[in-house]
Amino acid sequence: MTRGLTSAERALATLRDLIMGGELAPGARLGEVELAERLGVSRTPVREALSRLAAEGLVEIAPNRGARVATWTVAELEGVFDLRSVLEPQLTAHAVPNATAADVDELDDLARRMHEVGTPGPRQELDALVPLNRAFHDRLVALAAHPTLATALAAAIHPPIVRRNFLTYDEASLRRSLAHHGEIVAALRAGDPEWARAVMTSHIANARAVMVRAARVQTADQVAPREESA
Amino acid sequence: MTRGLTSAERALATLRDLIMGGELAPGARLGEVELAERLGVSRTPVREALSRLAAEGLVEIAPNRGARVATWTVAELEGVFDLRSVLEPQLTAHAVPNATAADVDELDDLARRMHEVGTPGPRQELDALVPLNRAFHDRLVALAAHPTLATALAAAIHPPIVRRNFLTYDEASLRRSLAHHGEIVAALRAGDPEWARAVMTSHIANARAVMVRAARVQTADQVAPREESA
DNA sequence: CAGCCCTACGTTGCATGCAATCGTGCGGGA
DNA sequence: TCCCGCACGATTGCATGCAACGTAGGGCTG
Repeated sequence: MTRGLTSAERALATLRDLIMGGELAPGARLGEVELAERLGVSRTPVREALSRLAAEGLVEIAPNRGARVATWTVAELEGVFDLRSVLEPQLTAHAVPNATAADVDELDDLARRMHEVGTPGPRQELDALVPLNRAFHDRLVALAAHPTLATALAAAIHPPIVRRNFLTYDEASLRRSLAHHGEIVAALRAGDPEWARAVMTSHIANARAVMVRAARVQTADQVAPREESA
Repeated sequence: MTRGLTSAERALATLRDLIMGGELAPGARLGEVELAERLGVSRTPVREALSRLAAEGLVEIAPNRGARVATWTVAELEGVFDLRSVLEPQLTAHAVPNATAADVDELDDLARRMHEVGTPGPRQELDALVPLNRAFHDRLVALAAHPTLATALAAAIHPPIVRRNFLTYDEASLRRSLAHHGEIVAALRAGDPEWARAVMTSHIANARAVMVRAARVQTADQVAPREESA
């Protein structure tokens, strides 16, 4: 359907998208039969997909008690940012020598567009920021050409966290974040890996502060473990 | 058998041990029926275990073509050490404030025993070094009390690499490595996370140099993709 | 004689069926 | 009234069977 791959692969990709896209909220129960019907396959590939997602940390499986979308405490969220705070700067530093002028121009373009739609004012469209931000960071990861680091980072990020909290930036933090993107472009253009590493470290620290604060207030209305959000 | 867990869990643990223990050499073919008979279960839990091991990076699965124990190039090995070079120092720094005097004493004991059996001379027993080293590092990981970092590190380490190359230290590198352990204990006792972080960074860099060199020479006699070694 | 196709085997991928386990609601006893 | 025990329903865990894919070998054709 989606591609010529196996059913298990499609189930894996679909479930990942559903979780990362927020359609399956953290804590939502993942019944095998329900998912199998929803995806039009049998329980076997669903089980395999759930298993792999559990290995990735996106779902939690309790033996004989089924799977749920993974939840996390504030402490775990801080742990994730702790991890990012060492991985992403390292990745960024690796990207510097690999970036061509064209690459830098593309990143520059992304940074400028994020600045446009992100700056507070009449033209602000925070929703447009999410895909641009993702594109920017993905581009950096690709430039680093470092599969091991990239895999570790992908496993760590737990995209739902990022996604759910991305719109909670206060104005000052958002301005800092936008400025960081521009500065990373500058560091790339200058070919200075240590500069790039330092900016990315700041970038993550800034995001960490925002998201931990947002998670703290969110835990209040997460008392009832709702089933689904879609 | 092993425990009261599910068959899939046992298959997973068993396969992991077989791979990490070196009984299944990198590149060895992993037929589902063969493994199922060997483990006394059906193909289903074996498939699940293989899937999860693939997610962990220990095996590689080609669709419709089966699974093999993961192999790696020298570049990937360098990538792994790149990852460790940021993760393990961070973990060590986190361990510092959590270490009680008793913890430090235990680590000190391990470091001293490693020094005894590792120092070149009549009493040298390099084989005894492997479990001691592992105990030392595991203890540090536990002290860090940082599940996210610990998971990322465990996923990165690819123990077969470490295991296969551990006995290839030249004398100078080995002396440095043993000294690092003692110095980490000193940093813990002093309660200085930056000191501990710095020593661990050196420790990984030293190991990296040894293992990359060892891997380079090993690739020579790895031309023939042997099936199994046990 | 070389190259290609086609067939047959082995393996993986998936669906289905059955047994075991867990959660839950009800009834009996203290 | 409250608590413990029990049986029912629902769900997971695993085994088996069948279909699809990949691979290797032999025969045919140019």
